[in-house]
Amino acid sequence: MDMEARGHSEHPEALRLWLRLLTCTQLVEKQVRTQLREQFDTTLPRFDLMAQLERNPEGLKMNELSRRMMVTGGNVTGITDQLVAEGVVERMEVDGDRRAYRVRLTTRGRKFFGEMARQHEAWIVAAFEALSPREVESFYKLLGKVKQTQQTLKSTVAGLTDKLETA
Amino acid sequence: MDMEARGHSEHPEALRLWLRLLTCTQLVEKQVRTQLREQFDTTLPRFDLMAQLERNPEGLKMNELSRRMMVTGGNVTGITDQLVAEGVVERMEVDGDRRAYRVRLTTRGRKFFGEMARQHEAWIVAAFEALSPREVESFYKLLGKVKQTQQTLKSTVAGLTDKLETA
DNA sequence: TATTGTTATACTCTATAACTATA
DNA sequence: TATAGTTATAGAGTATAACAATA
Repeated sequence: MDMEARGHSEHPEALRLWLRLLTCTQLVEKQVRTQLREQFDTTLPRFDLMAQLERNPEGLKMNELSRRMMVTGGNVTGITDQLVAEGVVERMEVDGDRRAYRVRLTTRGRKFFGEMARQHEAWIVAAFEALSPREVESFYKLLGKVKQTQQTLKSTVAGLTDKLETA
Repeated sequence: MDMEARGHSEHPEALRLWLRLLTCTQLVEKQVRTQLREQFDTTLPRFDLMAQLERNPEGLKMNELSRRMMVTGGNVTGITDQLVAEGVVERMEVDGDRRAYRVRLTTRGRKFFGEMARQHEAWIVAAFEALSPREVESFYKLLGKVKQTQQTLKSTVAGLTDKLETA
């Protein structure tokens, strides 16, 4: 049960950290997926999509959902189709652009998501119960630095790609 | 590009932390997967399996791999089959138990894994370059507490299950 | 021509359960 | 009976690319 064995012989601290990070995230995520399936008969991507919509009551366009969920457009179509079939989200027409939709939660969807979110929050609070408020805060800040590095890296790569494609 | 929007209205600190943790892990993991595919035409689970074997030169049995990789046995069979086809691992007979195999890296597999591990390490070091050695250490320790919570939780659930099944 | 979204396809990974062979 | 491993199946998740409609 120990993925941390993935490090190889040289074992610098960053690698050790990453392997533990991955193990922890997988343990929590696996638990969340299982509970979502058992208690609400749903999946993490569906939960994610609904969460995005809850934060944007006016709805989001497909390409906005795609960007925020970090998956390609075709997948968003599939997940949205499932949620529409369940009656928890709906596609609304966009004034002035007949190609686009705004996807938003239905009344029923908002209610259903609320129940899930309450449970979800409890699972997460339990997962981090060993940390003091101060530790949670410093953990959060450390992650902020990592996140920024990744985003810088990403835009650099994108910039290079643009440059190459434009050249 | 911000999965952290997944939190809902109440937003306690633990939830905020979890969403950022998930975002960071996904960003790094996605990058690792892409690089493994582009540069080595392989996948993360295959890399993981080889990493387990590198740490155990004498080889590991299928059920040991299953436990360490946190996936079920059938999957290990499939991943192992692929690696055998690529000639990087081999199944060895176990003395005294004709049901079991020891899976281990071939010479070619050790060499191939070495190249991947070197690159992999560089990607990871880059991902955490914004953190000082002290920060890396404290990050690692914080994760240790989370990991322990998850493992305790897991064994508690297992214990309950045993109890129910035995009763 | 470019953009929005959908469809079609294929592949990897996953869990579950039935199965074979051996202990 | 229990254990080691395989096979079969189904489903989730993903990326890619071709496509239709609209801008």
